[in-house]
Amino acid sequence: MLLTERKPKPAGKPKGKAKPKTYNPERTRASLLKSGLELFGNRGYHATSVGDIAEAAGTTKGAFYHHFKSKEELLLVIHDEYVAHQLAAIEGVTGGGRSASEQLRGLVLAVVSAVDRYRPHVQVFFQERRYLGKEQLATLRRKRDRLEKALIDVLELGVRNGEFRGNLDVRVACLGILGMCAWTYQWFSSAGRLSAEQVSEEFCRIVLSGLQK
Amino acid sequence: MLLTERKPKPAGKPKGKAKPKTYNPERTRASLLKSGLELFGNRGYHATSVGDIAEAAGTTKGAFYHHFKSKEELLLVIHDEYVAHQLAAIEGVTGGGRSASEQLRGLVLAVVSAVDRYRPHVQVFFQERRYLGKEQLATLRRKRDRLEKALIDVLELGVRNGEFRGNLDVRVACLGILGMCAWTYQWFSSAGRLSAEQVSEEFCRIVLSGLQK
DNA sequence: TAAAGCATACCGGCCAGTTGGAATGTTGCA
DNA sequence: TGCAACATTCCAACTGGCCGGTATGCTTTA
Repeated sequence: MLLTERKPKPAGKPKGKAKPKTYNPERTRASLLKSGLELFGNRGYHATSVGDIAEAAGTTKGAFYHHFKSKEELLLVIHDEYVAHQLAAIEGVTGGGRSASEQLRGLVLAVVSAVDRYRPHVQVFFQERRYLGKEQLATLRRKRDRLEKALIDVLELGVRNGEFRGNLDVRVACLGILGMCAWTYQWFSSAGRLSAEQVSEEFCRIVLSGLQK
Repeated sequence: MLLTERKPKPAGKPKGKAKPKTYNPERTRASLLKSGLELFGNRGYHATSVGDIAEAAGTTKGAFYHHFKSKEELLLVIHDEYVAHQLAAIEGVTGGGRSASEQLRGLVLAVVSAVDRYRPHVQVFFQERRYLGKEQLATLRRKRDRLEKALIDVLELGVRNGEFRGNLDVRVACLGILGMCAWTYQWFSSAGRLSAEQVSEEFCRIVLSGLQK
């Protein structure tokens, strides 16, 4: 038995806008997504409650569960957004007749730029992905692997056509470069001394020509 | 009112060892630490309950709270262990009359080796440190900064004495190299194709001499 | 015998998800 | 066009379970 007692409608005060209270589902959903993104990024998935997200979005748990079937689904949506962007960015810079060095520059810039412009997504991706379900994690991983694959292809191309040294360990180089770029999510700030372009430029100088004169 | 009913001591079976049930505080504490380390690393801090840790250590919550004053304290102890090791390792390879390249090799090897031998600690450090209290996080950060400082010193030395290029952006190089090394915690396995020494060797080749011939 | 080590039961609070409607929006049909 | 039926969007209260931490007392040790 519900003892619910409806708010008796504050009829006393006819003044005060009377708020038209209109529905705007897309806006609500977008708000929830944005709040979830920020809270997951800042506090972490498990330290963020659905109530927190709803409140930050200016709505309620009810609305949340109308738009997402679970907390985990929201996490998945966030990941999908990011990975989709990342894959598209890769497409744009690989292949074609470009040299290995050129393509490498493109990839490095793509990753660092993604950190710049998708920071909250990236944060969530690197820190919370393990809380996704098993098979969802697997499909995510498969997509993510395409980035590694692209980088490895470029490095192998460089070795084959003589641009890069023959004794290069392609796998280690790939993971090393990726780490260098990915790690920017820990320290890079677009308000800082250097832009994403400048940072990736310096990264390329280091890995291509090295530190020594 | 406690309705506790003591286990009536299975007097029926005098056989079966009769388990001497001896106390061993250090061992218990070590077990709790180890279990906490693994669970925090694998599942994350908030996804791990104190009950889980106690169970994995073969004991109970009571024992846990006898040895640690809170869940967060355990997290702090884990971090302290790791940072202490890391700082000691740095001491060993910097300073002295060695060249910048030599010292750089030492630092890179130190970080990658730490990932190899302290993997769970490193995992926890990179993924769970934000759940520490504010001022504890601050002191941790201060210690951790010494690693960055050491690397920057080495790079500056190299620029000053002509080993490295003069147009090097020392800060970006520092963070890039650190990222490259730190990221190994995501992929390196001591059971894999290469040892930690070999990986750090290749890393040094890349950053020192670059990819190109 | 006092203290340390440990176990069991318990508590208050939080939290993911559900339920039953109420308010708003849409569609089909006269 | 008008309006009745239906669908969508959202809300507040509720539920069942878990979790960090505590209280209390038994057992071992010094």
